[in-house]
Amino acid sequence: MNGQSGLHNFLKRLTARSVLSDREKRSILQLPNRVAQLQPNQDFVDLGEKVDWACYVVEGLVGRFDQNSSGDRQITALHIPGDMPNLHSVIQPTATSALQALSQCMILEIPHSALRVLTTRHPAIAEAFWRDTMVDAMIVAQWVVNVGRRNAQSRIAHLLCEMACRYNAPFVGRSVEFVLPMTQVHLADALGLTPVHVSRTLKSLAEHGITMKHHIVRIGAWETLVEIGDFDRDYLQDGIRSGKQ
Amino acid sequence: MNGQSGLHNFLKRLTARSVLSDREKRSILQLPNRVAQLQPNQDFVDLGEKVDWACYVVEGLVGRFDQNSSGDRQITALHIPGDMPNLHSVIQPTATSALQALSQCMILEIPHSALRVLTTRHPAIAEAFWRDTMVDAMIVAQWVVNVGRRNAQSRIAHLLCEMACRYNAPFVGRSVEFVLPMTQVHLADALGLTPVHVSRTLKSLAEHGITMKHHIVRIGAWETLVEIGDFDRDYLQDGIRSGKQ
DNA sequence: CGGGCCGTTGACACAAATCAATGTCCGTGG
DNA sequence: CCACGGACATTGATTTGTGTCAACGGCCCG
Repeated sequence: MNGQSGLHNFLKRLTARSVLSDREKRSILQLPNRVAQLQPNQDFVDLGEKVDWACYVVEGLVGRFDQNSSGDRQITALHIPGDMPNLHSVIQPTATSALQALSQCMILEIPHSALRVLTTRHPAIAEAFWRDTMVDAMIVAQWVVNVGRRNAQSRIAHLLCEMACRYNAPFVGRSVEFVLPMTQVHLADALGLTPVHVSRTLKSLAEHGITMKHHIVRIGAWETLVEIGDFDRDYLQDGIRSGKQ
Repeated sequence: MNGQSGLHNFLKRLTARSVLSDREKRSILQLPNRVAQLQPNQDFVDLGEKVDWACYVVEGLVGRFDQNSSGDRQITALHIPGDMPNLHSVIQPTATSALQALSQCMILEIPHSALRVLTTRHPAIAEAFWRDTMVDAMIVAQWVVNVGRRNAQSRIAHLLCEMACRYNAPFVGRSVEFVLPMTQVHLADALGLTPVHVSRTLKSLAEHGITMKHHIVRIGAWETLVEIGDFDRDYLQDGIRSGKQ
């Protein structure tokens, strides 16, 4: 996969949520970009760093990290292929969170200057970008609910539901299976738990036919997971798979 | 205070973070708007409701609410005068969170149609709006860290720090005092705690010279609160009061 | 005077953290 | 080819922060 086909996917993502003209589509495909390969647990934007590019995830899983003073990490967002983890940096170039590759990743770095040209020339693109960052923000708001008001089992289940939907993981009857390239430590960091407790809780989820081994999530019965995770997909704003539940 | 002076404050807020031309400023002041008065604990946008206006807080405190299936509420954002709690509804009209007045409030309802005219005509205003929603999003991300990785005392302290900064509460020597029109129940809902535990924890904070009584927060020594709350103001993107810490 | 709403306090229960040991897998180098 | 180290995962024993339940007090307002 090269940078150009990456941009095609970027366009696909934007048009899934926003309407763009042919001219606007073409200008997006012409965006300059630099491909970067990242190793698992590699930080590529540090806290407080000023960047002059926004990135697009082609392959892999990216986490947005924050931490408290005692060094406990908290993931505040997960980004899968198709996402732009720091599109907001166009507007706010100084990072208030770090970015890290959780798995092996391929990303595209797109200069702010080029993105700014697009947004000033094409209001529809500006709106598409705004909308994209808004969806991310709505997901973060749900994470507050998840971490603030659900127990460990429910939290994990909710995250698995969210990721299954975002990956658009296919059903086989009532069951779902997908690759989630993050470790139990990452899960703990995302859910405000300890790795030890994640391990224990995953064991308890296994009794409900829900397992996660070697980065493969297997969900025996989707509705069971939805029930445990207290999941309502509306906030994802995708419309995909609607009617399935 | 009337609707017109409310718009002046709106403009002030926008120009504090973004640069606008005189023509753009004038068009903002000419925005049509409807004044609404709200009582404490009055819901004014319900979950899933479709609105055709965004609101601006002139006076009072507004909370964005979510809840899990067992009815436990979680506040995912607090909005003070100058904020637009649902500016994002311009882009995403169906609410994924409810809005509630926590105290007596006065808000301005501004039609989406009018806001859309502004954003398409003036890219700078579109950018200012985008930036405003981004700042909100960054605050939410910090709430995830707060709820996920801090204990009750630290959580409350962090919230008090945040609100002191956002209200731009004045110093008197090392101490700070400001009005925060929310109850302990609201605090609990914002921090993922129970009201009982909030009460106990506030008592323990009182030993550090930090009190909250009758909606008045008194902070004996700002640096003590910052220390307890593990607070780093960078995420607020305000620049105001910089150099104070 | 009475009834909400809000806050406080105490006894107790429990979910999750902590501490610590052990196991597994894998890549690397001797 | 085996030994080693490191990242990841599992398990048990114990502690602890916070939730739960319940009673009570203050205050405002009708």
